[in-house]
Amino acid sequence: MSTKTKVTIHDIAEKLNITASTVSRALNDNPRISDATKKAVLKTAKQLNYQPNNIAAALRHGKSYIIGVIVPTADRYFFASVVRGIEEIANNLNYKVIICQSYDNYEKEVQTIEALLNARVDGIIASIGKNTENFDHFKKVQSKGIPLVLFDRTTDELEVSQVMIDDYLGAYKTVEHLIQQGCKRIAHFTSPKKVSVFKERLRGYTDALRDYDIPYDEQLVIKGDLQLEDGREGMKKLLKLKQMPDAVFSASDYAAMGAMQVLKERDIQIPQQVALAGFSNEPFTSFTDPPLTTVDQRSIKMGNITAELFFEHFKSGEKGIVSQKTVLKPELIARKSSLRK
Amino acid sequence: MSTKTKVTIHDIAEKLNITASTVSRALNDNPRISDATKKAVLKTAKQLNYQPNNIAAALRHGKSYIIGVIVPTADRYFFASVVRGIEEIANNLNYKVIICQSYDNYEKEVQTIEALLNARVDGIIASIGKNTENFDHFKKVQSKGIPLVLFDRTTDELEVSQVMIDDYLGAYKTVEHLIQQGCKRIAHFTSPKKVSVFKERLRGYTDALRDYDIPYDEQLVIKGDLQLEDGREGMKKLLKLKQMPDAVFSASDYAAMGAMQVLKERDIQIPQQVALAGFSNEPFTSFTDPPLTTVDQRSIKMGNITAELFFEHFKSGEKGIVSQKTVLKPELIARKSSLRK
DNA sequence: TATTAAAATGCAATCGGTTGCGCAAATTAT
DNA sequence: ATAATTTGCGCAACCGATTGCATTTTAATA
Repeated sequence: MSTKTKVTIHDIAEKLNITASTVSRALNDNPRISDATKKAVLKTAKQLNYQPNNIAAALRHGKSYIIGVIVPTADRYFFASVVRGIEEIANNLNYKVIICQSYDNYEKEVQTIEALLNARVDGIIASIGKNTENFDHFKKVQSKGIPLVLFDRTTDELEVSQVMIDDYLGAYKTVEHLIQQGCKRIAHFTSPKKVSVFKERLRGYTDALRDYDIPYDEQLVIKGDLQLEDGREGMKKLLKLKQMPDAVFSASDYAAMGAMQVLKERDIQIPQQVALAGFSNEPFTSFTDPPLTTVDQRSIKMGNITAELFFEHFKSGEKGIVSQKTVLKPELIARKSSLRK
Repeated sequence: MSTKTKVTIHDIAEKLNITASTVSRALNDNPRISDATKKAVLKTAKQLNYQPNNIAAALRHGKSYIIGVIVPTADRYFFASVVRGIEEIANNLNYKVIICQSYDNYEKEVQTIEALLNARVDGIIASIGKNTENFDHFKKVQSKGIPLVLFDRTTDELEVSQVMIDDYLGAYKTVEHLIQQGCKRIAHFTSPKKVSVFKERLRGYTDALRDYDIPYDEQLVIKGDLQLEDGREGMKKLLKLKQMPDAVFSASDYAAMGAMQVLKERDIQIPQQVALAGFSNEPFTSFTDPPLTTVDQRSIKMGNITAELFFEHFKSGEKGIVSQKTVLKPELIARKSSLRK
C-alpha cells in the first residue's frame, strides 16, 4: 500500500515547501545545501517511500552507469568467470553490467552492439565472436566516443585496448613441457577460424618444436571446432597414421577430453603412450582420470583487469585515450595426463 | 567523423521541415504517417547517423525494456545456463537482461534489488541467496507492482511465481535407482542451510528409503557445504563407520566428485563396492571416470520457462496476477558410477 | 461545388531529475 | 557600521523522445 502514484522529488519538495532543485541537491549530498535541509529531505523521502529514478538522471547527463558486456556464451566457465571479474570491479564503482551473448553469431553481435548503443551504455567490453571478420560495428562504437575494451578474443584490425593472455607463451610452455616429458611426436588440435588466440597457440606450438629440433609434421595438426566431439574425431584420425603421436596438445580442454575418451576406450595408456594437454583450465580438467594438464587463463583476473582498464579509459576523458594492450601470463598446470614422471 | 554533436529526432525534423512528433511516429512506424514521410525520415536518419536514445523513451513511458536477473553466482554452470535460457526468450522480445550476482550475500542481494529498482527495470527474476532469511526486499519489489519471478532457490514466505524442478522427485528416483541396483546402505550428503532444494532432496531420500523398507540411519546423513572438499571429508567420515555404506547420494555433483576421489584413492570399486550419484548434471559429471550418475535440472529449459512465466505476468497487466508455481520434472541420468549392471 | 470524412502532421505538455545562474539572507572582514 | 563574502535555495531551461488533442490537407460523397 501507500505507493499509490509514483513519488518524485517534486512531491518531496512540495511537502517541505522547497523546490525540486533543492531536493535533488540534498539527495546528492551537494555541499550547497544545509545539513538541516538534507536531513529533512532524507526523512520525508523515506516517509513517502521515494524511489530514485535513474533513468531521468541518466537522460539528463547522458550517463547510464551501465556497461555492456558481450561474450560468445555465458555458460562456459571461462567467460562466466571473466564476467564475474568484470562485475566485481564495476559494482564497486556503482556500475551495473548488462550481459549479452553473441552465440558466436555475427549478426547477433552486430544487433547487440546496436541495442547497447541505443541503451546508451557508458561503454562496452567484448570478446569477439568466432565468425566475425568485419569489425565495422566495433568501429562505430569507437567513432561515437564510447569506451571499448576487448578481452581474450581480440583483433589487430581495431585500434583498441585489449586484455588477453599470452597464448603463444602458454602454448610454447606446454609443448616444451611435453618435450621434456620425453614426447617426440606431438600433435596439435587447433581451429581454422581467424581468431587470434588459436593462431597464437599454433605459433607457440610450432616455435617450441623448432626450438627443440623436432620436425613439424602437418599431419599432426588437426583443425576443427575444438568441441569434445571434434577431439574424439581428431584423435581417431591421429590413431590411423602410420606413426602414432605420443602426445596431443589441444587448444581446447573439451577437445582434449574427447581425445582422452578415445584413448581410454582403446586402452592406450595416458600419459605413457600418449600424453595429453589442453587449454583453459576448465573446472572439469581436474576431475578427469587422469587429471588433464592444461593452461590456466586467469579468467577472473582477466575480468578484473579488463574492467580496470576500461574505467581508466573512462576517466581519462574523451580524448587522450591511447589504446593499450595488456597481456597476462598464463600458467601451465601440469597434471597426470602429461606427467610421465 | 560526422558525429559531431548528438543528433536527435529534432535534427531530423529540422532538416525535413517537419516536427519531432512526426519523426518520432515515423520511426515507430505509426500508421498515421504517410509512407513518403517515413521513407524520408528513415533516409535522413541514416544520413545524419542518428542513434535512437532509449533512455529518453524509457523515461517517457516508464518502461526500460530491461529485466534484472539475480543469481548467487554466474560462473556455475547451472546458473549460467538458466541465465542463458532467460536471455534467449528475453532477447526475442527485445528485452535486455542485467545480470547481478549476490554471491550468496544477503546485504549484496538487498543492495542489488535497490539498484535494479532505481534503474527502473521492468521486472526481476531471481534465485535467492543461501543465507537469505528475510524477504522484505522482495516484498518491496512486489509492493511496487514490479513483476517478480523466482527460480530454483525459492521460498514459501513469498506469494510469488516460481519455477523449480521437483527436487523431491529427483532425489526419490535417484535413491530408488540405487536401491534397484542392489544398494542397501545409502548415505546422503546434504546442506544445513534453509534452502528448500536441499530439504526437498533430503525428503526424497528418506521417503524412498522408507518406501523400500530400508532403515534410516542418521550416521549416513552428512551435512556440509557440498563443495568438493566437503564431499571428500564426508566420504572419509563414512569410511570410518563400522559398517561402510554401499552407496552415496550427494545433493551436489561437486561433493559427489569429492567422494569419488577418495574412493579411488583407496581403491574402493565404484560402483561395485560403493555406488555414487550426484545432483545437477554439471558438465564435468560426464567426464569423470566412471562417469557420474546425476540428476539433470533442465537448466536452459528452466530459464526459458522462467522467462516465459515472467512475460506472462508482464502482459497480464498490473492486477489479476496470481502467483503460479511451475515444477519441472528432473531427469535421472544413470551413468556408470551407479550402474552395477 | 459545397460538405464531410479521412488522412497527415503540428502543438505543447510530459516523463523525473539536473544544473547554471541569480538572488537574498547570514556571516565575516574592514 | 558598511562593504565584501559566503551560504542556502529558487528559477527555469534542459536531456530526447512520446502522445493526446488540435489543425490542416486531401480525398470522398452528396
